[in-house]
Amino acid sequence: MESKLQVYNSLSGKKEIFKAINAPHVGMYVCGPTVYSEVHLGNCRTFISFDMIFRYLTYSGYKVRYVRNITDAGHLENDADEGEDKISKRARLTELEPMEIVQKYTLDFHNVLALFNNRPPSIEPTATGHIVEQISLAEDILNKGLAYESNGSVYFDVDAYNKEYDGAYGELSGRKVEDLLSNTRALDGQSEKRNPADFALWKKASPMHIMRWKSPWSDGFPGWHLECSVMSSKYLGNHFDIHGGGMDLKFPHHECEIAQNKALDGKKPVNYWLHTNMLTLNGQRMSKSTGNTLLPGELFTGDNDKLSKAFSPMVVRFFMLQAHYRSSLDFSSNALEAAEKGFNKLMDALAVLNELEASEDSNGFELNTWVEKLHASMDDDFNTPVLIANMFDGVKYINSIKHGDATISSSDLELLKSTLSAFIFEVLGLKPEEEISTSGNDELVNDLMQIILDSRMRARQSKDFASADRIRDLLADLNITLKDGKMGAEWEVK
RNA sequence: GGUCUCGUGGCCGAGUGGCUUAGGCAUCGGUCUGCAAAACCGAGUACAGCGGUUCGAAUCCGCUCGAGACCUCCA
Repeated sequence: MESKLQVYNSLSGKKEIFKAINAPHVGMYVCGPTVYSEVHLGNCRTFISFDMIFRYLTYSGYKVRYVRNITDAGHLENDADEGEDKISKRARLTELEPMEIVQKYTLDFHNVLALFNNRPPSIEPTATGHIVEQISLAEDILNKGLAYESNGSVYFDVDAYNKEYDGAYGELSGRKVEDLLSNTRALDGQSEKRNPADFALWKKASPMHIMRWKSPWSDGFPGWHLECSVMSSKYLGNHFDIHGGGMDLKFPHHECEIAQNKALDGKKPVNYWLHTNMLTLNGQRMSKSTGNTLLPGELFTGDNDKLSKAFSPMVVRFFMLQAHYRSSLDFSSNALEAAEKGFNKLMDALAVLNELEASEDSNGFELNTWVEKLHASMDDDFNTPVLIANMFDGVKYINSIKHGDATISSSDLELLKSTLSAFIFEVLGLKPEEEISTSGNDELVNDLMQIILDSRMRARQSKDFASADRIRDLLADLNITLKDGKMGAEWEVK
């Protein structure tokens, strides 16, 4: 399969031509959320970015198997209750079953992503559903001599791994084990490790720990990084195309994942590592401890003190796509408001496009060049901001045709329609805002509006502008905006 | 402290050696309109600072200042 697509590979630090291992099939794994609290907007940005990537690969003709996990167990929490994982801690506090927490926030996660018009992944495996496989991988690494058991826990032996594979640990993050040693703080179980850089494959559970499973070593739970190694290889094979996640997961999570997969046969598990950048709020990193955070629900209702008003999911999605996925992006009211106007302009143009009449031939625009530019911008490491900039050239053309300053042939009109809607709906995953409901009586409202507009038109024709303006003002009070055109007035609810 | 990234016009945000004054929003002027709105046309303001490489740098190198990420769960 011929591909012009270039992607930035974190492993090499360069843009590389994308070549699928088994084209047209593509395997893509993305680290999903830990479902112990509501997803915040930063999480959403990552998943929207990968949704866009998933969509463009699909649009480009690839058959993508997109695997994104749900972490519902196993992540240690670093505070007073050391050794207890996040899920069970939250469960204890609220006196719920761990799986009740998991269920609640998994549903929340799915609901929010659906509002953002994300497509669901092909497979969404859970960590707790793959305990057997995780134990099995830990055994394999033990048998290979690259892990050791200590007091019921199993640790990955970074030194042994580095000797076996020529210092491979750190290949993704650029870290050196020597640098890590002096900076590692005292964690629970540190004394059980031979080396501070070693990380747990299996952890013995304390008596208080609710979530626990039997293993050859102890009643316990899987280590921090094991689930992704297991689930990616189970569903995509030992060698697959794309692995993604937020930048903050690069180290140690993804570094450890590589080590775990590579431990068995020394072969690199993933060809292209893609990392998305962080979202900040008013210039500051989102953080629950400082209160500088925003939940999707607060955004959609405007019920927060960070933003001046509510913003719809599609405006937020458009806003995020106006920045490149590898750039950090700052969230603010001003920026959102600007994006909202731009989004509406784009959607208005799409509506105009559907009403356009074709001419004998086209002039005033290089349509084929424009179509190529749209593809080229996405082929350049999914450069959605440039794509959107190019789309606005098409918007100008559309409006010019409407005003009679340019023309378009019927075949070009079809090409323009199909191309623009494909990029807006399929690739960017945008959709028009929900029409404001008029009590399910749209036809009646339309007819009534026609009567109102007709009487206003008569007033204007008889130069009774006072009456015409009065009608316009009264409608404006109802949030109805009029646009006078050659073919009569149009109206819309704002 | 260590590793790394970034600093673009009023705001957001592309662009990585020699026309991109990308694009969106905002501002100003014009066209259209009875007046508006919308749309279209035109305009302006920029590359953190200093020094270096080069015929030529926003783009490469060095330093300074500033911001951020990771080093510990984190999208």
